[in-house]
Amino acid sequence: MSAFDILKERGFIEQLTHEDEIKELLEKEKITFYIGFDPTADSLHVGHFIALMAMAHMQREGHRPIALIGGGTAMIGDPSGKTDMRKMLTKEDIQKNSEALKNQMQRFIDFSDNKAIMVNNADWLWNLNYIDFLRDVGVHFSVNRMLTAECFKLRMEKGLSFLEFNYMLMQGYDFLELNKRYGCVMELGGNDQWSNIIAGVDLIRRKEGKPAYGLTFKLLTNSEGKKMGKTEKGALWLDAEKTSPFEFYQYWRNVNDADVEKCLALLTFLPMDEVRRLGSLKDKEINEAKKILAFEVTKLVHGEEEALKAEQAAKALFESGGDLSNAPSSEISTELLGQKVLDVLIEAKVIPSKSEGRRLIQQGGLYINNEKITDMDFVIDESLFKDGEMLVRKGKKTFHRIIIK
RNA sequence: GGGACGGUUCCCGAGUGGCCAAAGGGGGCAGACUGUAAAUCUGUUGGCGCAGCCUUCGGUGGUUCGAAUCCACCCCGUCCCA
Repeated sequence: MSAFDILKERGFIEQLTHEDEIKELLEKEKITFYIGFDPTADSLHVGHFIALMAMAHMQREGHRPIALIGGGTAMIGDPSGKTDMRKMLTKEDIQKNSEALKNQMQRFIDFSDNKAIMVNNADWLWNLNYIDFLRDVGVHFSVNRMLTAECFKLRMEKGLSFLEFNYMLMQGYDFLELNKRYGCVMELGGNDQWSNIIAGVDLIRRKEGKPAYGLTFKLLTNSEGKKMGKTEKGALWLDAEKTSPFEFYQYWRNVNDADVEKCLALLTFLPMDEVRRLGSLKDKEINEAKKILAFEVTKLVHGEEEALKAEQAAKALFESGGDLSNAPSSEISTELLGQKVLDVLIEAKVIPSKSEGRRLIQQGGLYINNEKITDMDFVIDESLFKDGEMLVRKGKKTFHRIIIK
């Protein structure tokens, strides 16, 4: 099976610039391709993970990935599909973020022996000469056509600054540069990158008279078409500090029945026969598939050890047995003993405010050591702690161990 | 630069002197039902010492017993003109 067939079968592909040619190319040749990641935050999130999986599949089939860190493009900010301009990042932040992304990426892609390349477009974008750039690259872009691009649609009403308008040229130029430096012939990206990818493909074809190709992935959406990978706290990060392995595991453990198969195909390396079998399980049975999904994805992102711990914690909390010690926890000082629940829970960051805590208790959603708390003035004393530990449950699914320091 | 319109609580959006912590919807949270799912129904959704008080309606000052609502200046956005 070629990389093309694999990506297709697993449901990665959304759009292709030249379907037949790309199919043939990936079957017959080992190519160099690239995916860009802008360092707009200090961690990658699930959206990037799809791209990394695609990259890994391609690499397994012998193609050479270039992971492009957008230290230069992050200075501009991609307006594609966004309703508002993002706040501008400082050079320092961008550099810090670039380092973070670089480290994370090495966990997923094998960069040894030149099997993959990592570059930063800051290398060529930061010192670009404006006039030269306009004459070399700018001529090839039609403003009329750009204005009709899908990626700017949302901005034609809300406003688009000239700064952001240039993003497309920068990304197109990246592709050209990678084509010249490394013989990169294909750019992959999320479907929101379609316009930007075409910009590069066209630029190479026009300026170099060489073939270049583009392919976009489906955005990870659930069966209702909403973006996945969002939690109450924001994105689902790949950094264990920002989203704990347990939280990460639980996210996948709780996906909709209808999305299980799609997630298994996209986010794990399980063979498709197995994916289809698991995805077709019905009713309660599908919980087994969700456990496998959660375990496999967590394993890829955080390693087997963390995945096992998360699995154990989930088992301890929702079933029985299993090791509780890996469930989320926080420490409080002994001075808080004798204080009321709300004060203690605030300190442990289980609730953000007392009003919210009161509401929780009024609505019967707070449990301590599996006993429902109904009294606002309930006092937390030492007798509640077994081995220095107390289990707080908020609603059905949020567990929190509170440990005395 | 000139003119028109706008900036409201997590988001969208109503509110044009007191009855406004501010309608409605979305989202979130909790409860019931379940399978740690979905759908549905119910409650709730600024903070605190919670029948009371405090802070909020772009910013700063002002008018008034009282302002999200009126006035002045400023900042930001969209549109039309240059």
